[in-house]
Amino acid sequence: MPSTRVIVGLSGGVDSAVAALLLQEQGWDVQGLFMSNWDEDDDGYCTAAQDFQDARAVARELGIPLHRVSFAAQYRARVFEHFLREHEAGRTPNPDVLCNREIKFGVALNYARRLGGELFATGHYARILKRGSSVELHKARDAAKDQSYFLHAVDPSLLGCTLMPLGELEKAAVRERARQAGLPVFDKPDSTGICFIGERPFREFLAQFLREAPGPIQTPEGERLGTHRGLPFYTLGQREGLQIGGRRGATEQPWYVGAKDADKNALIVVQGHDHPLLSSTELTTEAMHWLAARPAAPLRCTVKVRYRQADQPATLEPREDGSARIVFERPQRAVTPGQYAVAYQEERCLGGGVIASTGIIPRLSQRRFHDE
RNA sequence: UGGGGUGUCGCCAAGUGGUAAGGCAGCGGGUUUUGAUCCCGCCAUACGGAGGUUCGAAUCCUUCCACCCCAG
Repeated sequence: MPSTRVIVGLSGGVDSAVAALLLQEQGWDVQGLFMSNWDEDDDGYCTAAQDFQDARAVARELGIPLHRVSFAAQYRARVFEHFLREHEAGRTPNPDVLCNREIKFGVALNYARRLGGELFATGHYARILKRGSSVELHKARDAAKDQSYFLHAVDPSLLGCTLMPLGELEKAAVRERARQAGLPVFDKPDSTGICFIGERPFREFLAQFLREAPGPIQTPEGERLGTHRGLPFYTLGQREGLQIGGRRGATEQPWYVGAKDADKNALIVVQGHDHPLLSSTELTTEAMHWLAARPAAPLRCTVKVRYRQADQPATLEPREDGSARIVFERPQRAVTPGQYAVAYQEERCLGGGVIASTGIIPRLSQRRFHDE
């Protein structure tokens, strides 16, 4: 009996390589798919060529076919353009959430089907659990590597035909398996930066696509402290790059981006990591994307407003229009529009939505941040 | 130009005779599949210039320069 074909996304990294290895050991008919979704420019950050070489070496070692495809056009249209528009609007997008929904669990999964794949697989650190007829997305066993945050926006119906073999493993164990299996990428450094684009000097990268629009850097009281390059080049809570030195009579604390005043093209900065202006006790999302059933009543849960943040206890109030109001038990620092608020109950990822606005409940704001 | 004050790293700022704290900024690295945050490291042979006193001066003296304030 021919075994079921699984198409696994092979990035050239150690994680997807071990995912393929494990699937093969489990007896699936494994084939690899390498995607190059970013047309490398000649800026010296090109890694795609090396990644493909690595993916090919892995496929050869495992003895599996490797398909190669470019979704650069789709990435550009469905992820990157949105990324740029959000920045232009003064928000701070998270392209990797969209990348998962639109590319990996979009065009790539479709392509895998065309390749005869009955199942799709990735090297994500997350767990897909079948519960009767439904499917749940859970955090990875290795909490430090959990990537469910990035996966919360995918079409839940696609999780049923997806395998994530690394969800039960610790990162160290994954590397060890790679080493034992003789996979050439066993000690390749973890990738960072925007998926498919990689790590770049971020503001310089953005400057290739966005027009600079200098304006004043000022305190909430209006005192001018410097000049910024354009509101899109900064994000809330950011410290680096403001170039604000010591000031007579001021404390020795560093300055952080506290807000953006689009009307005046002014970057509002505040002094001190825990400045009240950076504190929010609640937020409102755009339309929520639910992996679990959409709740009908306020829900006690935990929420992350950024990747790798510790779970923050909160109450999520679903609203008529599909959005949600999320009220935290403790104030959160630098909750940033454009980023995603993702809800969990214990290990399970319920879904999430783009942060549209933030607010503060004065009494709650008296409490200190609780980020760890 | 009369009187007073100040001049120490890009910025703020310790140091009052014994051989240049610290912070901010910046740079580099670590953490990290977003952006941030965070962590670690580097960062003034030099104290406005020139003389002098002293075993020894950023610290005392002289003088010059610059800036600030009050007079006028």
